[in-house]
Amino acid sequence: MKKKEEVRKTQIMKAAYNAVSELGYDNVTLQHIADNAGVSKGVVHYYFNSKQNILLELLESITNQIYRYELEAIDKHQTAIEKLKAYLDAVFISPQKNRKFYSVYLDFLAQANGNEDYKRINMNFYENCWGIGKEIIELGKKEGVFRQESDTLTNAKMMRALIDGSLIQWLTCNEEELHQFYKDSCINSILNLLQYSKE
Amino acid sequence: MKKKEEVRKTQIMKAAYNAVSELGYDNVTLQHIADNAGVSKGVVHYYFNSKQNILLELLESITNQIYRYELEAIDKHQTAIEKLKAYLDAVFISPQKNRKFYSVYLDFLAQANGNEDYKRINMNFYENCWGIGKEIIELGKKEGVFRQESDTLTNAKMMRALIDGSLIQWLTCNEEELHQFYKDSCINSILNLLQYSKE
Amino acid sequence: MKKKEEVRKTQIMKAAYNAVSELGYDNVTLQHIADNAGVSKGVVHYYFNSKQNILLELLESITNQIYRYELEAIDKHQTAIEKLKAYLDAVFISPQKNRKFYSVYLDFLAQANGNEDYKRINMNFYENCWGIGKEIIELGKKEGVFRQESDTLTNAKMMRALIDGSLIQWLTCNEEELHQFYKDSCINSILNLLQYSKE
Amino acid sequence: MKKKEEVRKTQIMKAAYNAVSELGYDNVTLQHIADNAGVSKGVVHYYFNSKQNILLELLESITNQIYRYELEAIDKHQTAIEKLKAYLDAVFISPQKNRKFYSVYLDFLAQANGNEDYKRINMNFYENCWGIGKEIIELGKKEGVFRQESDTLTNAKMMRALIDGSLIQWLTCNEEELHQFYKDSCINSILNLLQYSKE
DNA sequence: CATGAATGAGGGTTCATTCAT
DNA sequence: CATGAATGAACCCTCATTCAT
Repeated sequence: MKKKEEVRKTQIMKAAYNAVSELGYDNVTLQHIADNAGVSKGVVHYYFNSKQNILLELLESITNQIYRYELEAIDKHQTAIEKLKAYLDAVFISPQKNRKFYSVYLDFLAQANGNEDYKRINMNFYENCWGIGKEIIELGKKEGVFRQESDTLTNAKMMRALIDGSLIQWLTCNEEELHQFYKDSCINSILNLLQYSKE
Repeated sequence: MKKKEEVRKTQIMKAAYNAVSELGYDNVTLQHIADNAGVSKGVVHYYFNSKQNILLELLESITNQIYRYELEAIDKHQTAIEKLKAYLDAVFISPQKNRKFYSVYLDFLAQANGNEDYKRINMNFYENCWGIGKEIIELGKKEGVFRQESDTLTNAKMMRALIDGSLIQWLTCNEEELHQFYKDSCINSILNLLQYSKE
Repeated sequence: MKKKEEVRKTQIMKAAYNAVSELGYDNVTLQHIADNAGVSKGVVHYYFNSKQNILLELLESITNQIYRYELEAIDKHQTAIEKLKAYLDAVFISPQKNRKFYSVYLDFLAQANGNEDYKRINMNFYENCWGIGKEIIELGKKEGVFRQESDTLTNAKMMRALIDGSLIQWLTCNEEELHQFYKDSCINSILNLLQYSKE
Repeated sequence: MKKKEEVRKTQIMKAAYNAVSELGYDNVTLQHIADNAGVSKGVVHYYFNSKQNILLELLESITNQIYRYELEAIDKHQTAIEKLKAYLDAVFISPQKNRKFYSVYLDFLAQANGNEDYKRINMNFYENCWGIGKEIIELGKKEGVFRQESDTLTNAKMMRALIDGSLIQWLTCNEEELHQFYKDSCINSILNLLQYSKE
């Protein structure tokens, strides 16, 4: 693939991300995406062949970007607790970015029930996220700061469930200022889940 | 409202629930709903004025039904722990019913970002759910089985986040047999969240 | 099928016939057909489900109509020669009608190469036409006016080849007044093909 | 015109012939033609200015080639009967080549009704074909093997009608092995048309 | 000369909504 | 009340044509 093609695809992908986040999955049209990218409708087809393809690549692209960002974040720290906090900082990045990502991601989750391609891509994202969770929990166990008897993978899944559930709740509650609240609550709950009793 | 009208609306509502759960929010047409209800397309319009209205009432109807069912479940028990288990039993009612409800509910959550009416209805559902959570947690604190220092509403919100996050995760993982796993994990995690350390 | 539906389909079919004869197979749009029928574009889909269906039914309809007309024509006469002339009268019905039918029919023949449905319908038309030819030739043999030694089906096929070839030639030559010439030449040639030498 | 240009145009013309014979007149795109020729879309436009032009030149080219081939064929023989058989051998050259040529030619005939350029080119082809017929028939008359009283041009036209009608019929009947049957039947019918009675 | 990226008009099709019966 | 025929706007997609590189 040539460089120009790469640039164009990225440009259109970003436009699609903007368009879906603004209009929602089923209201988005190729025209919207094209307008957002500042190109003609034909160009979008030229590079992606179909609307379905754009959306597939969009889901793959944004979940991979999120994952890589989270991965980088935890790699910068050494201890389990620090990594956990860095992870949550990465996840709860900012109200604006969370709103954008989760509104689009929620659309895809809804579509996934009935679309095996979306399911597969999301499954991959889940496994990546669980992987981060496992890494942190295992380290914490080794360090002796997390309980030994709990199942690592199970807790990793619960961690992600809590995170997704929290951000979806936050998104729907429509109050920007609750972002910090959900972030703090999430961290506390996860620590409760994993740590020895602090008493 | 006459009795016949009531009957008709209920019939159409059920048809809409079936149709949306089978086809997904954006693939559903009035024709599908009408077919599923065994009536003509005109009837659907006659009683609901617009497709949007059907879907609005559908969201309201199913969230209220779920809430009432959960409320009844916890009312049958006396202690916090029993109520909590009854609540989770009601929430994780069965793979079939969870699949149906959560696939439709997820569609609505996705739509809610950009539709104030959906947001309002879902907000109401959230508050109802938090109410249940609060009731259980407060009772548990009174009984002395749950930690006193934690914030009740916050924990109620985290409970619901964990539940929704778990069922969404389960839905997308596409493995029916994980239903029990997510239910058990959810209960354990919530207990961890609320109880004194068991050591 | 209700009467009204029948009427509508006929109306649209006629409009499609007009539109294809005027614009040609690949230039015809649903809008043209709808305009010609005086209805909206949606109606055409309502009754035929797809453009392809309209055209399939059109081919079937016009070939069947032509066949029935030809059949009626020869049934009104008793002798082979009279039947043959009636057949040719029916085939060379008028410049206007021949132009219309053959321009549309030629379009379908061209499409048939690569469309099994069209092929099947045309094959049926061919067999009907050969049937007429066979009936006339067999009668002529019985009457003793046509040569005995020739193969009936082969001659029936050649008769139709001559007719189609003539009308296609006439159509392309673009001179209305040659219609009579081709009709006469066709009759003479067919008689030459079938009869004993007149010397 | 430079040599390179000539080569390029021939190359594209052949590609167009292949493409139209495979895909049909209305399904062919410039991309198909370009792909088939192993060049870019731009080249096709550069040498022909428009798609319409390619097709025009294609019709002219293939009809001229067929005509020259038929002409050469009859020039190799001396007597009318021999020339006639050579002509039919040239026309019914092979199932493969006939299928290719007639499927494309039929497409053009269908288009001709409404396109004066195609009509003109085909008219020229007709006149060339009639010329061959006339040459053969006149020779036969001179030789005394064909009937004197018949009109030469008329019979030449009927000959061509029979040939075209036969090959179109053969094409649509979709049975390769009938090729020989139609060839034989055509020769016999033409001889019947032209010769003195054999009794 | 040659490429293929870009355009945008126009196609078939879907479907919520309307309304005559 | 109930039906479903009719409408037409809006969608995705195709492709001849143009033109910068």
